[in-house]
Amino acid sequence: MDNSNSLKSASIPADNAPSSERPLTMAQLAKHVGVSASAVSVVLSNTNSRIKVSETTRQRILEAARELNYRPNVVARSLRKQHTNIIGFYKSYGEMISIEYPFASTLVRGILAGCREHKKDLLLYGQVEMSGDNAPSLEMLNGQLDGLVLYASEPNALTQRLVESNLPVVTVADEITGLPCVTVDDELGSRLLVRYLAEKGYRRILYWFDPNQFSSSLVKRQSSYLKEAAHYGLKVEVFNECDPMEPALKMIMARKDRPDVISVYCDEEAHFVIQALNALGFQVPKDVAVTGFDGIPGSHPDLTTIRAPWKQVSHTAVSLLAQRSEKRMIPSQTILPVELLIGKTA
Amino acid sequence: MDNSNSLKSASIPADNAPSSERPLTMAQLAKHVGVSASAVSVVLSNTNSRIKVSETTRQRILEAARELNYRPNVVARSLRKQHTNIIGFYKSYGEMISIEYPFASTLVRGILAGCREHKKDLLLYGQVEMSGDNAPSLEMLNGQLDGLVLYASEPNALTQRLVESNLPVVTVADEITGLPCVTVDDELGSRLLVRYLAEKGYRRILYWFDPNQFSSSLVKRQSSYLKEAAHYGLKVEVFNECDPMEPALKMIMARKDRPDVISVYCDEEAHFVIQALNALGFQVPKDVAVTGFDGIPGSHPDLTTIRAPWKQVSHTAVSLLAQRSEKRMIPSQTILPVELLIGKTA
DNA sequence: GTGAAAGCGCTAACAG
DNA sequence: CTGTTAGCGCTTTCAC
Repeated sequence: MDNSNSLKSASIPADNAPSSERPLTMAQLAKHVGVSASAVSVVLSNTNSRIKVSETTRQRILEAARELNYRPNVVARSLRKQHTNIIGFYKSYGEMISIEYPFASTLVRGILAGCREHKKDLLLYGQVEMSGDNAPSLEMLNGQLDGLVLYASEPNALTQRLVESNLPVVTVADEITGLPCVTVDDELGSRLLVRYLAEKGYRRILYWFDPNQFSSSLVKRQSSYLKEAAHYGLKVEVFNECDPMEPALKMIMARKDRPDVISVYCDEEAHFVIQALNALGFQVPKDVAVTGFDGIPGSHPDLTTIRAPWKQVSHTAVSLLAQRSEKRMIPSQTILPVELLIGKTA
Repeated sequence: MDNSNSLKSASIPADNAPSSERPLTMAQLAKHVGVSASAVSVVLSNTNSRIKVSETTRQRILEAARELNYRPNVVARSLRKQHTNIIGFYKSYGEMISIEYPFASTLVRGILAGCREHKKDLLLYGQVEMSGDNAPSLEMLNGQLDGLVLYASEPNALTQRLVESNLPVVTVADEITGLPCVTVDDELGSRLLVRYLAEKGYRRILYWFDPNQFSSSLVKRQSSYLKEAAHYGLKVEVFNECDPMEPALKMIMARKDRPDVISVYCDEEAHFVIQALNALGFQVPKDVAVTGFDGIPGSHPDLTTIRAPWKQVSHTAVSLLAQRSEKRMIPSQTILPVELLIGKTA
């Protein structure tokens, strides 16, 4: 990026200018104290090595380290120990971390929480174009990651390589065959929704689905919804969302047997549906009720929806990754419960 | 985290189970192809070394690498080359990446964009407690980072160490003495705001300020606001925000000479002020106008505010860091322009 | 208890 | 043009 559009730009060299001095190395520190590098290593990384260091030398080392402001070089350590304490996050669709798409934000926050708990760092990736075999940046990461949290709606070249790789991967939200997954109970959510709507007396349901989504999570929501509705003897019409939505919505609402409730596959879209409805002059829920799915706190406060613990989902994914780096078995599937959130729209 | 609250948890071992085989090393690949490691290194990292490799061997190497699915070990490379291509982001106050605080999200997106442009990765940190001399995780990062984008409102032990360290740091939004900074033109913003309000005929202004903020950016907004107002002969009362705000607001609005406009130091708070005003039965802007500052797209659509290019700010910060790792000089201060955004609240 | 030495996997000299 | 070699800074045997 050029800074040509900056209004002012003082060109005084920055204060913390490139200093030629390289950081203190462990060998130097050891020499300074008058002990061997191994002693320093043992003391500073308090490894559970059987080798013991006398309390006095230990103190000498600690003090010198503090005094000389010594910081061990993490990448050298990583190379030696063959792990980095870095967890990666990668998503293959949707906007990255955006206000309009709070979903990914929530996922990231959960990962951050998990990293904190497990003393890991988080390395984040932007969205990568799935262009053929062109190596996406993820491919460059051999050795850099202890594990990867993957958010991808459908298998592709990258996920395939990930399955075959020896990098520990946990997927969130959507399942990828061959990879352990943590997600929420979409089926329970749909059942809860249908039961609630049925008991409130709604009869003509429109299920609003995104045809571009291959998401296993979304598919489960829909099929479970239809099944439960059938169980209640409710008629459900499935509508595949189209763009722009307003004309379609207008036609639907103009029909004689127009729906008395529209169940949308996620909150964001539900929000847009409500806006479109309002724009067409319909009141929610007076003229037609609307429900969503996800319940990200704070994003669509009045929506009747399913609250799914997405932050916990990604937090759990990190925990699983941590377990796996300790060579422990991890479940191939973890499904977190959801609950009905009754708002004002249904 | 325990998974005791998970509804279902199949304990079948995960499919991509720990494989004992370690990734292919460069030496192995070289041996396989029948060339030297250096040849492989030169071909795969297409360094501008003077050493040339024949086209045929180059092809042989490339093909073998693809066939054997070889990925260079990034941490070994980093150790050797003394840089990692990782940029860190660290913030010392506020919520991390949250829907309620879209500011940090925007910053992160800008960094991500910058990283993409400069082929860097982003390593993210959670917020670290500023507890005395206890080493925060950032301290553990010697060698891991090529540079750091810092968002901190005031100097503290960590920023001090950063100033003294040889890690390239660029601060965003707020200045920290001794560190290069990129921010927006807060002073211009305030001037724009005041001019607009003055021309619209507002006369009794309440400037809503956050007393807990040491932010240099916020301080500039205020002082510039007051100065410009004085220039227009406008009376401005400064109110230090308190919690809860409603009672205070009620008293203010009950006064005879109550303000006809409240200028809040940032959009989020402006939003809360409007909510409180509504709760008290006042209409905006009929009873009282409100302005904000920041203009994060999409967060508070109707607000009259200053649009500041925060995403560009952090993007620029990354560009600066990239320049610095190429040993080029960078400006100690970069100030990006802002513009007035006229909404419905003033 | 301590210190020397062998790598982790890669890059960049340098001599063939 | 290719191969050998010497590290990057740290951890971890293994002798002493």
